[in-house]
Amino acid sequence: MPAPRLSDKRWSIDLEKKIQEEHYGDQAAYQDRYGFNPNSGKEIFVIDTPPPYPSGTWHIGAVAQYSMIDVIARSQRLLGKEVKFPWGVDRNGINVEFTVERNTGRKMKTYDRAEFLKMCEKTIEEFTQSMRNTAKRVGLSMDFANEYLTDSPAYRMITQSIFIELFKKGAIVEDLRPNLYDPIEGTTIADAEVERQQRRTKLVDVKWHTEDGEEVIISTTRPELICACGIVVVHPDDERYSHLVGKRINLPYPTNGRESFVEISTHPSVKRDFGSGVLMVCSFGDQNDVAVFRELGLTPFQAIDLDGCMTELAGQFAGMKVKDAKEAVIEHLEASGKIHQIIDKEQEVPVSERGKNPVEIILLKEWYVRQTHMQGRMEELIEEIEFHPPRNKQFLLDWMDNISIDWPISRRRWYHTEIPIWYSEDRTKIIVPPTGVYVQPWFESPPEGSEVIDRESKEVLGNFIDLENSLGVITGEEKVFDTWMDSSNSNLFVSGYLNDMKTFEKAFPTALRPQGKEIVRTWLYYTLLKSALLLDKPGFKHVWIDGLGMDPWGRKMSKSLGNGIDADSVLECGAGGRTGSWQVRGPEKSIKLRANKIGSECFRLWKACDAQVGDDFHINPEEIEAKYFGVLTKLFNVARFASQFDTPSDLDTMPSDLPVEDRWILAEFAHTMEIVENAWSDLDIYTATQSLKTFGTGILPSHWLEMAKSRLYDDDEKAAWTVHRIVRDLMAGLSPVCPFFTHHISSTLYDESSVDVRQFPARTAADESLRSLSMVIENFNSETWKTKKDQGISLNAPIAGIEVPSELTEFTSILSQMHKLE
RNA sequence: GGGCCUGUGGUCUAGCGGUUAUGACACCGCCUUUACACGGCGUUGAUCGAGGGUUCAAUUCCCUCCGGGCCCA
Repeated sequence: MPAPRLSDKRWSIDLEKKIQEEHYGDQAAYQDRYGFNPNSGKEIFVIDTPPPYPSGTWHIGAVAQYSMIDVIARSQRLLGKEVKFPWGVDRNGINVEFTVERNTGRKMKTYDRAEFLKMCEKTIEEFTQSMRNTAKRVGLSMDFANEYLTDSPAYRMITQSIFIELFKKGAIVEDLRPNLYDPIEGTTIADAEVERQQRRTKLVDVKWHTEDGEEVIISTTRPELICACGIVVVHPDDERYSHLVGKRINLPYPTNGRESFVEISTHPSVKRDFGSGVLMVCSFGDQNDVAVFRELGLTPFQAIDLDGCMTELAGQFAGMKVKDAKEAVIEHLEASGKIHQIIDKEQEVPVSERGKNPVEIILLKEWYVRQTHMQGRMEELIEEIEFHPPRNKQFLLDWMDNISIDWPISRRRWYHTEIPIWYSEDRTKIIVPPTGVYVQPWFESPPEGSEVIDRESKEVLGNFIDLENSLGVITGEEKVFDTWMDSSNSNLFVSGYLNDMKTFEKAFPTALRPQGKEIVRTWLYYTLLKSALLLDKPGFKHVWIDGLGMDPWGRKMSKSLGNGIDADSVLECGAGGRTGSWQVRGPEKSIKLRANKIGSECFRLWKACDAQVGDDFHINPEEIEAKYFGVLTKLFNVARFASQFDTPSDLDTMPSDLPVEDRWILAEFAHTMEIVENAWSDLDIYTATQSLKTFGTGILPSHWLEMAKSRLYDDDEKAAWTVHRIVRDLMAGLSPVCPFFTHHISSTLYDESSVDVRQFPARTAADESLRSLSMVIENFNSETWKTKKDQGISLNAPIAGIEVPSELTEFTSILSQMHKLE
């Protein structure tokens, strides 16, 4: 017997790592293989890869998701598309600011701004490096050489230029509006960044008195806001209070700079059974207050300043922190006999997602992207996008139904993209830089080519250079953008917007947005909004929304639960003979999971096979190994077996006189590959991988290989052609899922790596009538094996008295030989 | 509290009006057959989360409830 050309006895993690090192080590070869060439003439397929945010650890669920995005990228290349698969890193934002604050024990605003930015950059770069390593370890075929960072001047330039374009189009507005504000971190936040937390609060029943002395009890959790009360309301149908409507009622403690009374009116939002059924509406206790103020056209008061302290309006409580003011107000009211009772109550309070601080609603002049007028148009544009799976589109539509206010985009933070604006001395005019320039207005002057725009009318007044002398002392904007302002440009950026408009014309709408379902309301929505406002187009052709990686019991992985599994430990499990073990806290007790070998190929195969896109998936290393490492072993051994026999020189021309069993398996294979090609086209990873696995570990080795074995040993060239043709194309079909595994086999056996195939393998002419015999063949083989087993004889022993069914007449001779029928 | 998604043998999963309900892993039994014992073959094992309803017929459609998830208030 000739020696197998696949010299390794079996697939191993060390072999996998060796191939990966060769793969990533040669930069030029890598770029040649996976780089993007917009001028190839092929259909362009741009993937808007989610730029991960480096925070120190990369969640294994996210790594699994990226590996599936890689499967899509590779499968599109296999189908002949020109794929752009960018590697970007999202590095702007409050998280790194927090990390630096935590590491140094100093608050951001105690630093010099430039100094603080340097520290952020250094910290985020350290985190980024470990992410780059993991990305390669899991086999991602991204364009690492052209890495983009959202905190780079090149990317921030795009954010600023798009902002100015939108500004000139009238899609940006500036307004004094109630804003969600985090007083501890000192910044405005968007609806999407708010969470709810259960807290215990005091519900205070305060005695108020009308102008004619009648006592009215009003319940509130925010007595410190009484100074900002604009109106007192009761339910229109509440007969208990109908006599009060239209009267004036006095504020229960002295204020400063406003009238000391408000009117009593009606409003349907009042809950009659809450407290006394009388509600004070203040600017602003909650979203309902905002709505009532807007609806009734009341002028809001500013009770809380940017530092989270009470303003002059609060009279004797001015200057106190909100929390202290609350206590002081209660004390004061108690002393003056105006407290009816105080009840301790569980309440859900809005807190900021990132700082977990109670959020205030305060009046601020901020920048907004207009969005409420766009919802109808966006729904039309979204109709043109194909969602995978279709049902996950609902997450987007539900969110859009709930949008009621414009998107506040300015933040009072530092490690973000700066708002590219300067103000004239009298603040009536603004200066914006030209397109294509990144600016930092907090420390530099407007660059050459800047324009002056009227702040109200948005009319362009002329060039900065000509008007400079008329503007007085100009001031740079200190505020920055919400990080979603950066992230929501990713599809435009990777498709070439502003940088390569020729490619952009061909590449937009961006072919694919792959992402997790948890950021539909933010990343996906804001991106679609931008594309709609800027270009009146859908941002994407396909949107692929996957579920989240959960612990083995289906719960979210988190540090506090102690059920996290580190991605690198799974990818390295089995390398150098080291096994993996994970101590994971389950619902009842802590459990130790163990595995001997997993690695990237097995990990990817598991994710591709184990769940359809869109659902949450459980991650259990034991199960990954148990269910999928054997598949690799099996396929490796099929290939290793084939590698004993010479590869025919022409695998593309099917010999004309193949025996029936070869024509049969080729028909089966052609059918499988048709399913696989369609599935890859539909971004259906599950179906493609399952089909390949079922064929490659089932009917091929168990039924056909057993039939063809003796011919192969007799150096039958037709059998060799059939087995090599199938193994070669099977490797190509599977290469998106297991690139290093298939690369190793195909380059050893066929001199061409399956990861370099740029056209889906052609199918041989298939005889459909043969395929209809598959069930009969499988059943006959099973029955024969079973008969031998029942008779207690070994499978290679001769047996008498078994008749080949009449449908299989053509197969009589080969089946008799295979089973040693007598 | 609301919206959306989800619940199939021990575990994971396919099917989504009529199937003996698919397959994988595990379990059990048998087999060292010249690629593979990290293998092969064969069994066992599911009242398709619970309860109602629509229908000649429901795992599949509808309602309620229970568990899990995501999002929102």
